[in-house]
Amino acid sequence: MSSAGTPERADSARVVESFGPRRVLRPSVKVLPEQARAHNRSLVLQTLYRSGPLSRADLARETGLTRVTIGDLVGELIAESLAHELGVRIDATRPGKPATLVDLHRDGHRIVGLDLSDTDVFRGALIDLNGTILQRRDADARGLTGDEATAAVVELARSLVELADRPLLGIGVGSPGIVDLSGTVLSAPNRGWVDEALQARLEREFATPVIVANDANAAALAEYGFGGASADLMLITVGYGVGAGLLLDGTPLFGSRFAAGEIGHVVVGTDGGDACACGKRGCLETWLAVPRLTARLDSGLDRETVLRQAGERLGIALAPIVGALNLSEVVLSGPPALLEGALAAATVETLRQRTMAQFHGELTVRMTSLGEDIVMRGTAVMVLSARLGVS
Amino acid sequence: MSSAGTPERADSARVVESFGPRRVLRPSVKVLPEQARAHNRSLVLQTLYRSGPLSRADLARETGLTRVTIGDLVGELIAESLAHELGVRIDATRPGKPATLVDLHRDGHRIVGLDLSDTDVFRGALIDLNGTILQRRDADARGLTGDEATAAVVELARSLVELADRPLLGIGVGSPGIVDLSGTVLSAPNRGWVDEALQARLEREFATPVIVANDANAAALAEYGFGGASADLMLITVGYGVGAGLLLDGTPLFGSRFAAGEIGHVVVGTDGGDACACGKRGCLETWLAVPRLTARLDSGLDRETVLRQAGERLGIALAPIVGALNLSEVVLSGPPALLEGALAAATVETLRQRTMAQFHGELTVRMTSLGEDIVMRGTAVMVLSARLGVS
DNA sequence: TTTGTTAGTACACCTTACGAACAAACATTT
DNA sequence: AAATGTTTGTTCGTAAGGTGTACTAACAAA
Repeated sequence: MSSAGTPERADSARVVESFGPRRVLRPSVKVLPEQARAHNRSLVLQTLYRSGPLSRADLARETGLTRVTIGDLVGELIAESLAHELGVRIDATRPGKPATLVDLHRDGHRIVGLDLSDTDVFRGALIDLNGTILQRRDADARGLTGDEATAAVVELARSLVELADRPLLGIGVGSPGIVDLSGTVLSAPNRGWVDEALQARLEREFATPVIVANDANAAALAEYGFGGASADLMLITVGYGVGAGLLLDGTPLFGSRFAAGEIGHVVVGTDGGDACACGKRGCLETWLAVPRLTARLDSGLDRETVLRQAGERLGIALAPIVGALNLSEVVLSGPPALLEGALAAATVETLRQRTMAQFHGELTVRMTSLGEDIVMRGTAVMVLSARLGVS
Repeated sequence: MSSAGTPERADSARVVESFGPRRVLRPSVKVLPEQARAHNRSLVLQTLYRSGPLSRADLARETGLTRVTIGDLVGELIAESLAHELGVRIDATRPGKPATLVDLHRDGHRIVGLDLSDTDVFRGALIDLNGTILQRRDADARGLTGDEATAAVVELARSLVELADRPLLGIGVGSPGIVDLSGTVLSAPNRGWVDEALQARLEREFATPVIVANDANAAALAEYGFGGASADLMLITVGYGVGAGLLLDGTPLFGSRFAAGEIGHVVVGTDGGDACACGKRGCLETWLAVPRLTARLDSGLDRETVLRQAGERLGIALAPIVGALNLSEVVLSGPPALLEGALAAATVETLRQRTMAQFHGELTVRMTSLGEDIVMRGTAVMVLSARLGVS
């Protein structure tokens, strides 16, 4: 190692994302037995989370691990009160020793989820491990920017943390704007945030795991985790602006600058369009954002025509994406009165007309089933994933 | 077991470690020590591949593993003749026992790569571990379909396998059409292939690891592995048809039906266009495919105008994709005389006009530097990744 | 009561990686 | 020339993880 780098420097115990000139194979990180154990532990947690109460033998069959190992891991989880025994199974049809059921301690922990996507209000909720919202708290957010906005977020979080009657699994936050992997809001124009280290701030404040992510990504995770969506999914959020969250093989896509999903200011079509605040003409937002839609509807234009046109434009914008990613599911989130019906129908119709239909036999475009809670429940998924998921 | 006192304490202590990665709950597979070993073994292979000859101590520093473990792993690799010692390092400036350098046995193995993307010819090459093409063999492919085409592929592979003077690491094939993860060509209209199990066939024939993948995906891997491209990349292939290969974080994207990248028949723009063989009007192929371009140029239209228009249309089609995925690099593969210059310039210009430029400050659109060998060298990357890479 | 099945655990064993210690081989200093 | 210090690579014993085998407990069916 004479030419490149000094050997002594490499005392750091792991290989970080070092950019070699020719990275055919991706340098990874060493794996120790300890991490293998953590992986298997997560596997047990996930299996319990998905498949409800199970016996240790069930877990062994499901995971492929032996009953011995499962017994050990379950013991560890019970000792940490992440899991607990429910007593013997009453299903007495089978011979043999009756199984003692084990389950996640679903009522033993709470999650705090915050949704900062609305212009006027910060929404928060206390959520259990099933994603059920137990309590809600809102905070007025009109006009809040910079430190003021941050302070309001902290206070809203505090009110919910104090409400929690069980140990907190973590705090999840869905924020508008560009959010990097460390939970720093790189840019959120509406709040005047630039490089706002929201996750670090909340972690310091509450000494609890915190995950801050983009609101549309959180929504996509909610649709996957609680909405029954598939693992390849594009979720379109329509509100004051237009955004998207992309899930590929169950993993959120972030993009090279963490700006994946920012499709609001992509120009749609080749026939002009209205002027946009960004300076261009015909951005997707000029066709689809709620203020634009309501303005058009209020101006007396035919409702059906306006909504169909918006749906068509969405379809035009999505067609290359759906084609390139071979997506089979697009979910819309926003005011149902606007999105449902004509708009969604026009979108799917346009998509079919502009892509190779045979690759998308099951292409669906539908409204979310999670309503206004989608982002908050998505943040719960993020916390669950970070605390229980596989690394 | 938790030797850390109360459950609550152990709980929050574990938090920090299991934190960071963002992956949704996804049933995974158990990890045994054996697989951890395989992972670390791959880590050593990758480090050697990237950083040339290294001593065992270098490897230990680089990977974070101990010299002991590295010694063991290297011994294993040498026993399999995947690696070999090069003698002591001549760099005598440092004190201490001189290091014995170890490197991949780069000249100890061969890869056979096949490129089936051309209409008229099947291209093949014998490739070494550095991706250098040692020998070439072509086969006439005009009009070949079905079993005939398959037989020609097998024979081309055989001629190259027989040429190999070293043990074969594997055979890589880049095929047009839709290819699933098992290397079955689900659909390749030009060859009349439907559910053609090409990979299985070749594996049976040569008793060697074989990887069959889509040609555009292979090309994208080549650009990443040998062309100096970043890990987030879209590679556009322009030829008889138009296709794309997507690399996200270094991993090829396949899509829900393995049809990711099939953008040739996405309709571009909202102002009509020529009729396409697929039945629609204004597909990307009608603007960009080589036969269409040459026809237009031959018809006496202004060369600059024709190429600029094609580039604009490509930009229009790519804008939503680049925006949604936050891509920073687009690479073109095809006839340089057509793609370089006006066409590429118009593409990048259009992209900047139709997306949010600030998210793509470094957005580049360029020709591949690998020329006609791009697919074959990409198949070498696939083989290298499968044989040496992390699973 | 006997037989067969299922659940969960105890124990020995294998694999993996680590830390400590050491010899070999060199440069530098005394 | 000898002593000192540095670096390399190996040997040895140890800790952690998981498995396989064998065991007990608890039940149903004959």
